[in-house]
Amino acid sequence: MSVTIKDIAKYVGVNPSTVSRVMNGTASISEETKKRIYDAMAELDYHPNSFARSLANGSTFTIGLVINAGNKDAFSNAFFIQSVSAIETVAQAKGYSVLITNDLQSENTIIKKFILEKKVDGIILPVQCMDEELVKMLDDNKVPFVVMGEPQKKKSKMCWVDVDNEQGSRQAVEHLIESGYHTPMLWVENKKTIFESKRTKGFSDMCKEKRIDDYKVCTYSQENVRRVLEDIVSGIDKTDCFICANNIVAYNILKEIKNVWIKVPERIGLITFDNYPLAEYLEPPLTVIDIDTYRMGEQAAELLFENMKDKERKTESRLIPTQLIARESTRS
Amino acid sequence: MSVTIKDIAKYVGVNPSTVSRVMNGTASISEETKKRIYDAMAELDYHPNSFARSLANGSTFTIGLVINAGNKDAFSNAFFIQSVSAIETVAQAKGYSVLITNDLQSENTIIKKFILEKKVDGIILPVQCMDEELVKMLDDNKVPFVVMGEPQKKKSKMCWVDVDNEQGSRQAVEHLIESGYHTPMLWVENKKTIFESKRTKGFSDMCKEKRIDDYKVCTYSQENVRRVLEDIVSGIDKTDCFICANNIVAYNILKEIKNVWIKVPERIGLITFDNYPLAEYLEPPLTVIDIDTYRMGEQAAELLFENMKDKERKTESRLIPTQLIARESTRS
DNA sequence: ATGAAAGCGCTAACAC
DNA sequence: GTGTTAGCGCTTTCAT
Repeated sequence: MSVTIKDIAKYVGVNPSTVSRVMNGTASISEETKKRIYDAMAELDYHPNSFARSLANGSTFTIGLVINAGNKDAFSNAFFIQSVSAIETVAQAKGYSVLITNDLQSENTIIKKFILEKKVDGIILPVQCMDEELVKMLDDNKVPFVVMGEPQKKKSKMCWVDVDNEQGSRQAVEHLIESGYHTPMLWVENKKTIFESKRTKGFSDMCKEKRIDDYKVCTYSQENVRRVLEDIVSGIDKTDCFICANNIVAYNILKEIKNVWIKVPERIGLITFDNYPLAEYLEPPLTVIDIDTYRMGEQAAELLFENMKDKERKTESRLIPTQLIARESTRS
Repeated sequence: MSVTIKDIAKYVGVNPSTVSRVMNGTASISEETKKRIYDAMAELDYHPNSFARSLANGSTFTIGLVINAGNKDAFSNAFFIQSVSAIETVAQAKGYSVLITNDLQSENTIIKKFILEKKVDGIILPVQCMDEELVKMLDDNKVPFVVMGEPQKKKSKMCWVDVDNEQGSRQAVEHLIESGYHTPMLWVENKKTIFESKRTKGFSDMCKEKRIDDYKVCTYSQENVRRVLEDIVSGIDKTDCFICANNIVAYNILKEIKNVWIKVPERIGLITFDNYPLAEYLEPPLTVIDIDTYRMGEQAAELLFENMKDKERKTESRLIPTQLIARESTRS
């Protein structure tokens, strides 16, 4: 067995509780004995047993992190690791550990286990696994939590963080206008998702603010792209710049553009959400609206710790600002 | 406070120890009382406190997973999440939790904390953070561990898993030969890394086995690529296919190839290690040597659990087979 | 087959 | 300022 608080106590000639007090700074102890205890701890290479500590004071000093690995979307996977890293960094700074799980089983079994078996003091989880039952359970057990991704329906009080998709679109439009474009088109994949609807809103709003009256939102498909490009070539469509939902869409559109010999960025400016590893190597390198996934994790963790401290459930959301990286697919 | 083993005992009218025995199947209990205890547990919604359990039997039922988020290599980040997911899945199946950390601090402080504060029963860590001191510590504390990535110098006994880079190259060469190419060239970035040296070895070995006497290994740089392409165009160099270190290299080479109007896959076949999200959308879609990162995590976890069971340190390594995905940058 | 009791390592309420 | 003691919730000998 390893060296315990009792060994230290015996070694120094004090009571175990005194040692505990020194460790936790939970009472005033004479500098003299304090020093002797610290020395003894160093000498005997003492390290507190985390489980005993947790058991004794009812706090686990660990937070749970649920990831949804089921999400095969290349991009969300690609930089998720940064979120994880950020969360762990924040936790570490506060002396907390991070228990990670991908709740494959339906019913959120593992998440519930985390709660019921008292494994964690708080939880960060993806919006995809939220449901009424889980929220109720979290509330019943008074386990603070933060959601990654904006919930569609925010019935009960809850904290969440998400990318500021609305701002992302606004940024894109602004950049395009400043670069001399004046007739933008937004290519989306599925307007029903909450992030695409935010992007669409930001796009429309900004266009109106900038007094652009000729802007369009299109659903991406090869046929649609070809039709639009035809109209642009023939002069029917005055569109002079595209904002794409993601790098794959951007890349495919770029191919079609090249097929009809339209010049980028001269005739058509191209800007895309997300920043895949290859984006800067494409021809031309893509101007992108990047997302700071590290920041997102960081904010989620900080929000969680605030909740854990205050004990009363807050309703606070944090939007992570997007960042425009200007490259050569838009005029500069 | 939540319901404990005592509550169950009282409710049923037995001793707490009996309840414990039922939970752990650690003694023969009459079906009768067994049933009554199970019923009571369901009724009172009992869930064992994981910390108390760990404290009592000295086992944490959790494993540690160290990630090196410092590694900014886009690809290793991109699919690392799959490894994490695999590890957690295996652990979950065995009733274990996963504590994750990115040991930013030098000195492996957190890893040591995991060990000394008895937070984990075993650890999976990246080869980058291995050093003699850490290995000694792990050994001293009898904490089983598995390394992700092949260590350069394998002094002490240890378990590790890695991608079978040698086989990856052999697979590439084989595919090229079968597709009718006969003079391959391997483009590497830095021959000194262990994985590139394995790839180079696999490449050379396979070429010899296949009785190819005209094969080359080149260090990637734009000038080198241009020079080689010039020689190919002018007929001095008979090379008819390239194997690239990664997708970025492949993409850059592809650009240069297009500049000199060489046809892919007709005149030059192209195959690359790794499979970035955009690889299949490139023109032409890239034939790749893919890596099963899920499998890698899975194997690491399984190896760890074997070690934890047997208690005596084994020396076993597992190479994860690569997989060729034939697309259109090579003839079919 | 089950009860009693000690103990895992640490904390905290209560003494003095 | 420090000792005493009673737990935290569970496991595990030792009885019977």
